[in-house]
Amino acid sequence: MKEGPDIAGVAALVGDASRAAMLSALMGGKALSAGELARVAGVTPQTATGHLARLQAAAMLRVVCQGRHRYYELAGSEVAALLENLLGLAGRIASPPRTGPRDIALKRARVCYDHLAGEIAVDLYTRLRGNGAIADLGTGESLTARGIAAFDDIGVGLATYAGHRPLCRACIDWSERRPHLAGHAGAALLDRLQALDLVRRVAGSRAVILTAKGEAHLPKLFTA
Amino acid sequence: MKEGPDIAGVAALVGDASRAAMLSALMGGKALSAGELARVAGVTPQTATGHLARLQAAAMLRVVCQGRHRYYELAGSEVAALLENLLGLAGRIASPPRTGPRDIALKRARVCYDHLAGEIAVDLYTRLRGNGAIADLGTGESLTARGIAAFDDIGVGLATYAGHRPLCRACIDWSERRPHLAGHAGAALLDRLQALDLVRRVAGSRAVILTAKGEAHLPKLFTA
DNA sequence: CAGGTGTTTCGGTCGTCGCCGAAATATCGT
DNA sequence: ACGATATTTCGGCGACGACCGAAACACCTG
Repeated sequence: MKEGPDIAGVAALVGDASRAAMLSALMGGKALSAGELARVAGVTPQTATGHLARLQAAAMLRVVCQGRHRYYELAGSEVAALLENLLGLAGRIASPPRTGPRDIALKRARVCYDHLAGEIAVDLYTRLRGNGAIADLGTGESLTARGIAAFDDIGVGLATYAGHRPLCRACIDWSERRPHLAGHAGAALLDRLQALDLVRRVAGSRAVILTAKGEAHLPKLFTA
Repeated sequence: MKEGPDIAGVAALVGDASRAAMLSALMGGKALSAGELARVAGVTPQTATGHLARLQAAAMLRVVCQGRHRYYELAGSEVAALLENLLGLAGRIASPPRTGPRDIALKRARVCYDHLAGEIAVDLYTRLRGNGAIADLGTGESLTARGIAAFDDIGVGLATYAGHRPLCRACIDWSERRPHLAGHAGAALLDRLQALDLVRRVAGSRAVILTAKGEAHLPKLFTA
């Protein structure tokens, strides 16, 4: 049996209800402690420990120790993308009849690990491309000088960013099947939109709601 | 327990070694019979039947009956994208030391369900964007008139296409982490490149090799 | 209408893995 | 240093599911 990468192993990790619940909870982008994750999954702490150890061994989770707490978070946006992908596929078969009001809110706007996803995010991305704020410069997509200026206008300072993470990356949105803005710029934008109180996160959920101010201003953002 | 889509269920389906082997085999895009899939997975036909039935019930496979044979194929490119996604994630943890020559060929060019993926495909896509053959027309990416003309130049007739499948869709490439051309145009292009003998599929594998003619002409394709 | 091949159904066995109880370890507050 | 809380390790139980043998079913060929 010629073995490629162990795709079954990775899938099996996500294929357990408890672990899937934990991973889903972490899709919000916040780091959660082992105990919290245990409650989310509905298992005892010792069971959760086992699951978390395995997920960490597979490099799907990162752990940040802080005193007697251990905070776990997704290891990166590739993991988040995998989960989004699964959600899209699972939703297609399971939910057509059971699209509750909750799901509608998620479809409109939600957090994808550390950036915005959903209709709102896809719209923003489309406008950024139409603007020339994002373009292909031979080496794939990236923010143009014009784009950086546009972000600066709303108080997102990217000019001084020196991290090694890609500034701009397209992430396929699995409810919309179209790309939205990920990467550092995507994360910084979400932070700023929250600081401006244009969007507000729903506690304990991936959902994001637009404030009245957001409803008024977001559709006009990046139309200059 | 508030239930979203059954992400664990879908993941668990892929999380079995036998089923994963079958799905991987189907990534080549060709439909395979139940017996062939059983041999690929190294199980008896009756075991394979069970797996295939479950995958079909979850809408991950489609079946085409032809006489006493039943040919199974992936239900769509979303499924292929999920598998690519898993490959990328599994490879990141498992293979850094064991990148054999086989994997290098796959990284360069391979089949992703029905279209081309890998470095070659990402290059092509980048050139198409640079050209204005693909652009955002407000409603997401699509082929421009110019793009359709460019395809026509090499003998891919898209003008008369009337199917309901999106003509052009970006699919994230998980060895390159950048998009490549999927959708009907991607599939038609792969067909044409094979007909022109610029690329050739490797039997029983997802790998695609460039012929001498391909090495000479492919880098110049769509540079007009 | 036989004979043969590909595929499926049924029944039963066995291994794997998720789960918890009990107890050990680590860290904080006082 | 002591008790409290958070987390982990160990051991054993129980269930789900993957697997195969036997046999039935579907379809092509002659």
